[in-house]
Amino acid sequence: MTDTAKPRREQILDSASRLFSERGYHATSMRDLAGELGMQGGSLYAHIASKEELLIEIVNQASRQFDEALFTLRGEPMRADEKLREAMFRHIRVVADNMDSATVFFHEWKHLSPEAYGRVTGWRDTIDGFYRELVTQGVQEGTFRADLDVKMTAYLILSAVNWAYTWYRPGGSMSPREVADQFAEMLLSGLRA
Amino acid sequence: MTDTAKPRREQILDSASRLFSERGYHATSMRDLAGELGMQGGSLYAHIASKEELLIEIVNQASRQFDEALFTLRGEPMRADEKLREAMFRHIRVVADNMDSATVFFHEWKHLSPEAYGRVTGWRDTIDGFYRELVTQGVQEGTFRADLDVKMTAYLILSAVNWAYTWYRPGGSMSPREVADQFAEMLLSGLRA
DNA sequence: GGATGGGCCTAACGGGCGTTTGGGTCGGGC
DNA sequence: GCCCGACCCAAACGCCCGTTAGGCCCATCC
Repeated sequence: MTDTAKPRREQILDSASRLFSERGYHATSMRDLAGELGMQGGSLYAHIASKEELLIEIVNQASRQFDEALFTLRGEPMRADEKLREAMFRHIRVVADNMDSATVFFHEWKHLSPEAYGRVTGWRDTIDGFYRELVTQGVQEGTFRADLDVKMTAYLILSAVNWAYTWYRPGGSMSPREVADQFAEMLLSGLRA
Repeated sequence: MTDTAKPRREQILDSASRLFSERGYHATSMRDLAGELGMQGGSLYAHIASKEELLIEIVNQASRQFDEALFTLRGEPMRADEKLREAMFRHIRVVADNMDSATVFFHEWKHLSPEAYGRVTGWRDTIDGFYRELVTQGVQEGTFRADLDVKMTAYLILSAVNWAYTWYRPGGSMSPREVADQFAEMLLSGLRA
C-alpha cells in the first residue's frame, strides 16, 4: 500500500457528502463536519475555502458523472428501446454508486449561489433533452408508439431513474442492472396481461 | 363578506409552506417569515408555539391529504387497471393542488423530531402498501402480467406520481387528470409500437 | 367608562454559526 | 542543524438564530 490514505481534502468531501445527505446542508455545521474527521472546526479551512465550495464540488461531481454516463450514448447506433434500457441502467448506476452525493445533488442544489445554481438548471435541461431525443428517435424509427407525448414520456422515464435515490439501498438484493432491466421492461411492454 | 381574511395562523402556515419549499426549512428564519406577513419575528409567537410546530403541521396536513385521497379507494370494487388510473390521478392531484406543502413534505421531513419523523416513515410504508396491494390484486385477477415483481412495480408507480412535485406547474398546459391519464396509459400499455 | 384580550412592537437573552488569526508540532530534505 | 510545509489547535470575531419578556394600541363588551 503505497498511499494508504486518501488526501485529506477528499476525506472532507466524502464526509460532507454523507452529512449533507443525512441532515441537509444548512443543518450540518462546520464543527459537525470537523468532528467526523477528528479535528476542530477552524482546521478545515487549511484544506477548503468555504462551506459552499464543498456543496459546489459535490454537486458538480455528481452532474459530471451523469453527463459522462449519458453523453457517450448519444450518437451510438442502437435501436431506441435498447438505448433506453442502457441509459436507464447507467443513470441508475450513477445514483446507486453515489447515493450520498446524488441525494445532495437532488436536494440541496437550491442553496447554491446564482452562478452554480444556473449551471444546475442548465444541466437539468440537458438531461431532459437527452431523454426527449431518445423518445423522438424511437417514435421516428417506429420502435415506439406514434401517439406518445414526447415530453410526458421523458418525464416518466426521468421519474423512474431519479426517484431511485429515495429507496435504493446498495448491498440490497437488487443490482442497478436488475433495477434498470425491470423498469425498462415494464415501461417498454406495459403492465397489462 | 362576513369574514374577509383568513385567520392569522393560517396565513402564517401558508407563508411558511411557500418559504420552506423555496428555501428549505433551516434556511428560512422566523424573521424572514414574519417579514412576509409584515410583522416582527417575535410577534409570530402569539400565534404559534415554535418553528418546528409549523413544519409538523405542514407535513401532517400533506400526509393527511394523501391518506384521504387513497384510502377511500381501497375497498372499491374496480378492476386493478381502472383503480390504478384513479389512484394516480388522486395522488397527482394532491401534489398539484399543494405544490408547496408537498415539496416541504418530500424534502424536509428528515428535520422533524423523532416522534413526528416516525409518523412520516410509517405513512410512507402505508402508501407503499397501498400500491403493492393494488398490483397484487391486478396480478391475481389476471389484469396485470403474472411475472411482475410487486415491489418494483409499486416503486415505478410511486416514482411517477411523486416526482411530479419537481416539474409540475399548476396553471400550465396539463391538468392533473391529463398527466395521470398519460402516465397510466404508458404504464399499462407500454411504450413499444 | 373601565376592564378585557387580541395583536403587534422593541429589546434582549443565550447560543451557535461560518470564518479568521496566530501559533504549535512534527517529519523529511538540504 | 536548520528550514519548510503540512497539519492541527485554541480562541476569538461579528453575525444571525429561535425564543422570551414587557409594554402599547385599540376594538369589543359589561
